[in-house]
Amino acid sequence: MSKYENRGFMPKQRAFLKLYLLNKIKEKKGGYGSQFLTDLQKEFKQYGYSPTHTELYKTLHELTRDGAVKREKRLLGEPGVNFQEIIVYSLTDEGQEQLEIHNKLMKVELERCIGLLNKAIRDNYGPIKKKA
Amino acid sequence: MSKYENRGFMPKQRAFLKLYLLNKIKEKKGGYGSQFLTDLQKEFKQYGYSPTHTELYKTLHELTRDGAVKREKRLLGEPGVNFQEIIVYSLTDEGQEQLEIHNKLMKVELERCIGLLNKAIRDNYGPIKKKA
DNA sequence: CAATGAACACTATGTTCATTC
DNA sequence: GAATGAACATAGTGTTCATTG
Repeated sequence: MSKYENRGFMPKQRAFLKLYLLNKIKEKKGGYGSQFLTDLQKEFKQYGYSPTHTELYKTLHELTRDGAVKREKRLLGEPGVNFQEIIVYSLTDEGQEQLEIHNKLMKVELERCIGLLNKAIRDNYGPIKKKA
Repeated sequence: MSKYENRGFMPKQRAFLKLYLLNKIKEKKGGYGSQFLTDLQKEFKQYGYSPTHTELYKTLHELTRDGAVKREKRLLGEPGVNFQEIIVYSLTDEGQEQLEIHNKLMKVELERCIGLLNKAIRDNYGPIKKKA
């Protein structure tokens, strides 16, 4: 997971989504992809951010490959009424560990970026500079 | 410049550098590329961010293409002593207008992103959630 | 038609190479 | 050798197409 420590400019969207997904999957079992997607889109709407379905699924796939989450097929809605298949996610033991690590790294990363953005505001919108 | 309003995830590095460069060029005439670069790298060091020379030059080129800045060749150091050629930048009238517009847009964008990052901290590192 | 996923495409950005004084 | 720039390469992510129940 060291690829998320990469002190660059801003955080990667993937790492950001991973943070949310790991924590959401931990909190509430039985969540599935398009549900996470619409929830997050709703949460972020007022911040002008709307993750795409592909990026969200790719994040879930990566978590699966990492062994952090496991997948189970389910049928959505009443049996016999609705046959929509979904894939629900739950945290593995390894995922629990990864979550703790990722949370820790991302906290630092988020704070670093907030610091950088705040600096930009201070530097460029600060008090009027004295002339001469 | 409407391409920087694109309500996505995080701000684009290019737009971020443009903010700094426009304001730096306005403040202090006679600045040149590699000087801006090392200054910015120093300023951002404690934030773990180190822009590359190419990205910085590309930003300057874009500002030039936009007619926001104009370029003049100069010789660095004492004449007859050092023949290093540099390119100094200064703001055009149009650049002054563009600076005001860009500043305005970027303020909103920076604040939006700070909000988003702070939300992520609240959401994922907030008070322990009650069980049941 | 909703959910999932893959294939493809593009943009932003970094790495490497080149040029000039 | 420092400053500038171009060429090339890659990563991250979005758009479109496909599949399945």
